[in-house]
Amino acid sequence: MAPPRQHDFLPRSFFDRPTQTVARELLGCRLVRKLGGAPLVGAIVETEAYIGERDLACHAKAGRTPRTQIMYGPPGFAYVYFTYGMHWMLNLVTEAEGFPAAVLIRAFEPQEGIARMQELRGGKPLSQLASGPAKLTQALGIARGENGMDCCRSDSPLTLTRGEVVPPSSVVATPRIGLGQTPEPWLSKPWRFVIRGNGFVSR
DNA sequence: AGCACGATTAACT
DNA sequence: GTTAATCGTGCTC
Repeated sequence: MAPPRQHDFLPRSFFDRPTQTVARELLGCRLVRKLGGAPLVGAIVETEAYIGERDLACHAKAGRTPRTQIMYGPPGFAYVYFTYGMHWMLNLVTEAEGFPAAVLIRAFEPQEGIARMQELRGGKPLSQLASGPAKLTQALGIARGENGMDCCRSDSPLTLTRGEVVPPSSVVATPRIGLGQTPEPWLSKPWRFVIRGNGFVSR
């Protein structure tokens, strides 16, 4: 197998699959953010799957609303939402058009553009630049304006490329974080995926 | 029109 | 371990 290359973009078909599969396979892939100047790049190390209206942890539990409509659209688009009065979260829409689901990108390992990300994060140390979903959007300059962006176009300001393949034995699945009063069985579904032993995951 | 709460973080004790 | 910060969203009246 040839080593992965910088411009090996993830196609829309990558996202047009079961959300757990996409969440697991996004581990190790690179997020490439163009924000003027050199691209900001990192390898994804932590994700979570949110799957349809019946998943009571998923925003789509409220049905089709102005906020959730992007999740009902075609896969490969960015769903960026605001929470806790101050934080932005980055998700990638999955599965076929009409089925609302997405993968939350919770953490990545910074690889390129580290100085710029550090500026955006107020001088935090490398291990804390993107070790959480809101830290990651801050490090990449992602907010309201990036909602609805098509990440499958090579000229997009936000794209994904293949990285080092993470074998199943290196993937740990756990319950999702921060679900509060979400009822079972959704509270305990093991739909959070992390790279085993990686030092850049959230808290 | 008003309200409770949230897929979090940083700064506390 | 605890808690303030801070406001868009969806639900109720």
